[in-house]
Amino acid sequence: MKSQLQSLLRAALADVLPQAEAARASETPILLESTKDPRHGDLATNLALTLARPLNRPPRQLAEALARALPKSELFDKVEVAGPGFINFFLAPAALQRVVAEILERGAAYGRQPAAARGRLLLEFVSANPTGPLHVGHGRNAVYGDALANVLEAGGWQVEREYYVNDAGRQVDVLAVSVWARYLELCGALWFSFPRRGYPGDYLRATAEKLRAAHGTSAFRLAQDGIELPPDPPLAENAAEAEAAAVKQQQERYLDALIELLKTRLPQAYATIRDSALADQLARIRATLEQLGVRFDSWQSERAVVESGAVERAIAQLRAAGCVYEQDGALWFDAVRFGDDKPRVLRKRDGTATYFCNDLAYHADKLARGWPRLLDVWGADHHGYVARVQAAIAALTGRRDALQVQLIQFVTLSSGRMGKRSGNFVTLEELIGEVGRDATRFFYLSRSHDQHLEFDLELARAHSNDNPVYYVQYAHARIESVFRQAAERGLSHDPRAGLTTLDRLTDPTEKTLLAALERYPETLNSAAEGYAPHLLTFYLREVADALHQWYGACPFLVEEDALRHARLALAAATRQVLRNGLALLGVSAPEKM
RNA sequence: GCCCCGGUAGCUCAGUGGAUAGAGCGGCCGCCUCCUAAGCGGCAGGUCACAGGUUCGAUUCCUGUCCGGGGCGCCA
Repeated sequence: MKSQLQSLLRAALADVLPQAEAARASETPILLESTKDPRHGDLATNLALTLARPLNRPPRQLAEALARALPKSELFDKVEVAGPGFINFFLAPAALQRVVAEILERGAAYGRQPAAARGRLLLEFVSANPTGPLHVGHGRNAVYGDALANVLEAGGWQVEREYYVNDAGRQVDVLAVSVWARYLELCGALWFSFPRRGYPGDYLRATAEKLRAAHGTSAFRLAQDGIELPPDPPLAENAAEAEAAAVKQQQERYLDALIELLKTRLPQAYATIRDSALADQLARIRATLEQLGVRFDSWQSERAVVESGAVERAIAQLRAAGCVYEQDGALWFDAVRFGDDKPRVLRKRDGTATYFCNDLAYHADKLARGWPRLLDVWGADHHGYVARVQAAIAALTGRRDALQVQLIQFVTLSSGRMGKRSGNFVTLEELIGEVGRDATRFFYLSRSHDQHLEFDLELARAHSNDNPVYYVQYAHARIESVFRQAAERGLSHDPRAGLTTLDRLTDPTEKTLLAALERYPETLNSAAEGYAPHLLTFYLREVADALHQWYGACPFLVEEDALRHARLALAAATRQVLRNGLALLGVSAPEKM
């Protein structure tokens, strides 16, 4: 509708303005807005106001001229110039009513672009470390990424969903040592203190239990004779910043000593414990994502990337490009040349690769696999990391924009903040168990991903009319119920017949609903273009709103066939749009509530 | 210090260079002999953080200040 009116306005512009000016004016986007006040028609544009200055013409006069020059169209009954120079369109009822036919005809495809018409992209999201359960922050990333993938697919992209498993690096060593300590503890053989900087969560005890079941109580032992461990001092609550940093450093050294001990003195045990711990954590993560209805097409292991030699290849490539140098015993990438703030270390003084180094190799690998476009979803705490990886991609491919990153802002629960090493976070599993999949997803998608989200547990948990997720679902259930009732009462509902009597849909609430349904394709488009699935959430609330108002104002199951068929056709169209939209959000559309 | 996100109704948040700033929750008042009341209607509640600037017009754009969250590792 809007795009049709835009072309009409463009034609009017060409008609009214001399050629030179028309060319200039054609660069201004023509904005059409839904009006708030029915006296201003249905759609309005401020085009004349915007152009008044550059064209040096009085806005009101320009608006009048444009209105006069508009080509004849069946789309609107009336055009008015109002206020300082708005052009208000009063749409023809038939123009809106037509949408019912289109929706019923296209069904699940209504609003969707032709599949894969826009190209292919690889979407990486969640990618949480397999060192513990997912928490509520990961949940937001997961639901956002999943809905985004759906929305992009509907918008004409071919999307593959990938989870990058960080199963390499120091965190994995910390995980292994933590489980080792839990195992020894379980066997009554823990002779060192549990590392304060280890992973304290109870969830590692389950892996320790399994290891004991599989290997008995005397495995993974190490005689403590002659082993000197550094201290693992406690951190005072009120410690000054500098002091706290020093203490943390000592704690990390203690942890490093344990890692060293395990890896060098018990290499077999290390591998066994590590693999067992990783497998458990990953299985749990997959199960949680499954509960949320989030699926991946591929799971890419960091260790596999490293072992494939991709890291060495990437370094060699950067070296060949002349943007690598050695300094202070480390290997550096000259990221500054590619837009980053400072040079970045690729290989540390101890000879191991940084996470960044592995990560750039991973991204290079994604491109090498033939993906023309990469989209990553990261937590906002990785914000400083974006320029770094893009710099690397620019250095490797010359196409900095081959990678785009969407940052997810923090989630807070009404009951407080979450942190991983603290050990007492609210897990995503707990949240889903408490709230349910539909409400969890709906709430996560109820705010723009680049805004902080306060998750109102009370409200989400409420199995009552307070809960906003039910508002939309109920609209769908109500329509289903109407059709059930129609069948029970023996009232026919012929969609084909309904389409011929759509002109009976004249109630203001019907007009509002028709206008809402008509906006679905453009809403979906905005959501895809802006990587903003929450726009769909807002939209569906509006559709539900319009449905409920209509439901209150007009009975559907009337005796008169023509009117009943028309109303039921609109009801069926509404049901279709609700289904299509909810499916993209991954929220169910129940038949009964 | 630098970078990112924010500051709009009691709470959580929409919103737009324009015509009377909205919703949900909470509060108050109505509506089921009628397709599901998980609904609908109404009332109360606002210096759109503050100060400048651009503009015919700023809550919206720019700058600064204040306040809140996050980030600035040879961690991942």
